[in-house]
Amino acid sequence: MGEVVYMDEGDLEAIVRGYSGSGESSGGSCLPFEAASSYEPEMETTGLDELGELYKPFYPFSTQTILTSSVSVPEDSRSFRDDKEQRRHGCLLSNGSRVDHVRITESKSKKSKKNQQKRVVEQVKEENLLSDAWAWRKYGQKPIKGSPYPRSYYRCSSSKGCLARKQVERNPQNPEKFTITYTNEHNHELPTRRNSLAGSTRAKSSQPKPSITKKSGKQVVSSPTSNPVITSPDESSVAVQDMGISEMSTYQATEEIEGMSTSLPSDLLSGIGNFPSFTGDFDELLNSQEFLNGYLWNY
DNA sequence: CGCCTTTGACCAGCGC
DNA sequence: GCGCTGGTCAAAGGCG
Repeated sequence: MGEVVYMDEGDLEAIVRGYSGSGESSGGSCLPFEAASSYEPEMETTGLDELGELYKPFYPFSTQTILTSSVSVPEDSRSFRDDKEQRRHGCLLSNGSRVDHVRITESKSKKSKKNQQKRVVEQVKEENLLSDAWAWRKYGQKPIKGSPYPRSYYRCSSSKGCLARKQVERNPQNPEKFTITYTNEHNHELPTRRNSLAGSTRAKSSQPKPSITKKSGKQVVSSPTSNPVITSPDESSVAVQDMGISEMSTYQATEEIEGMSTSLPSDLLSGIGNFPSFTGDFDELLNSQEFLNGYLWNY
């Protein structure tokens, strides 16, 4: 079962340590957290609301969830973009603990963008991306500064008036995992049927590589959607190295659905273990969600 | 036909 | 005020 973390700000640091630390140790090296310092959604903090209960049943598989209340939290990752203080602490201690990314900055906590809503931040492995029972429609994708991977934006497609949003992004520190951020609540029941796969644009093997270009001052990404290249799995060891202990437990749990993975489309599995060459298009994974959901619904 | 993804454009918040 | 950035819109086209 997924691990859902409820916490308030006072518990943040402890949880951060517990979450990212005490796992396998990779020594006391200080990682080049240039990117991480500006990008570590799973460290967003705190709070609890009914969303936790709302989503919990739909994540039967192991997950790491951090529920957030946007009220007292700098919900925008940009808030830390230039935070040298955080960057300075972006190190792995010799015991494997990572003490950076403690995202409490009082001066910025009052900041509010328009989307100051309840948020649920969840860490899931690739396999578990499929375990979302809601129907989502992608409405955007953006490259995120400091992250090699783009962020995808989804809205609930089950109900027209539903304000539920979902952001999915690959964790640059651990490409095997994804950070899913839910915003707003569903104002309807779980759909009894998932939407069809109609229109889902499938990966085209001839897709160009991702390239970020500047266009009239705006950063634009040429989405390289899908790059179903299965490379050598040796990279997985790299990902595991950064895996915290809680993630390890997650890892163990996810193996339970290994059998399900075998029935997943090959392009779904292709993203695993090819971090450096896999340039961050996990959309196919999300598309494949439909597949698994069908599986779950029939289960 | 309906729903989907893709993707460039647009908009608003924030820091300088 | 300007530029950067993240979030959203909407047109185009694909799929069942």
